[in-house]
Amino acid sequence: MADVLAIFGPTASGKSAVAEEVARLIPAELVSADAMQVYRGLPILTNQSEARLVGYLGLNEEGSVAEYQRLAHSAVDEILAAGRTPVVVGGTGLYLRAALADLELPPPPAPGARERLEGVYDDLGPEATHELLAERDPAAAATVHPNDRRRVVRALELAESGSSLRPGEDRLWSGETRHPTLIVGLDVPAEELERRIDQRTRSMFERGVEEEVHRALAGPISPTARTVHGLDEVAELPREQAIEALITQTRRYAAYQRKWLRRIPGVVLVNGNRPPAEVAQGIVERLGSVAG
RNA sequence: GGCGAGGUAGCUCAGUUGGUAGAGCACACGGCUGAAAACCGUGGUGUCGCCGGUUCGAUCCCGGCCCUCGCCA
Repeated sequence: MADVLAIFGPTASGKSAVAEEVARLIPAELVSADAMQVYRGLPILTNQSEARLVGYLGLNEEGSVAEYQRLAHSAVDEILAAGRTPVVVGGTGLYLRAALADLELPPPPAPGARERLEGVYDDLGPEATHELLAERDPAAAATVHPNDRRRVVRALELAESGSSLRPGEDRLWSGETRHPTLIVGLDVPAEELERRIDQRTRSMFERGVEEEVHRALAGPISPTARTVHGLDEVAELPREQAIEALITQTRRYAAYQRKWLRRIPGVVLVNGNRPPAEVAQGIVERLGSVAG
């Protein structure tokens, strides 16, 4: 008997609808595992639905997996303590793993370290900076490509603070979870997914994304929130072009999510090309029979 | 109808002083441990509009045709 249910799937695979149906069948509460739905202010563009850990950050704030992990663990434990089933639902693979497992996330950079080391990277160039990293933390250097500015800089930050980019054991892919968990992956045929993405994107415009985006861009916005797909396109392009650009980006992201779908440890693939209530019924039956 | 510009990858376009071609985006695959809708790696997927000519060899030069865009009628 699994205590926790997790539902993962690409954009428009029907995760939320299925999760809501599950909550209708058993005493449950939804917890979001989505890095962009944590932001308040873009409910249409980020496709927010009702769940815990949705919209807890302002657009001007930086997201953090570590912070999300703390919040997610306490939400899950709280729901369990209340005698209900936590349903972790979302499309960000890293966040899903963070919610379910104890990832040992290394500390944040010391004040000013990131800017300084980014300067070093830009001055020395990729190869020389990577060699520098190889001297200070050979293990980290071996796992990072010189061109990956973001990770080379991060690894140097950690080396300076006496930590490492790759400490201890690999829990991201280990399959270890904090509680007995059933992880369901919603699998939908590519053509059907594309159809749903087209439809969903068009409906965003009917529901007023344009106004939403203009309002969001009028205020301060963090680099991470800035990466939400479609912000620039919706703000700058004629409507038809914006729709097309957004559809392309979303399809691309869905392909990326499909990679996670296959790689999440212990995932049970379920055909998502059926009515949500039917899918939910099957999941609930399986939930009772999973060994803890 | 006349004049001009152009037809090269799924898209936008570069290029070859004649030796069967390459960028960005898209696409496929892979990586990822306080940014993950992020970041990085690998892969070219092609009747170079069609037909003929010149040439050892034409996507490139020449002729004809078709199509697109613009200006003028």
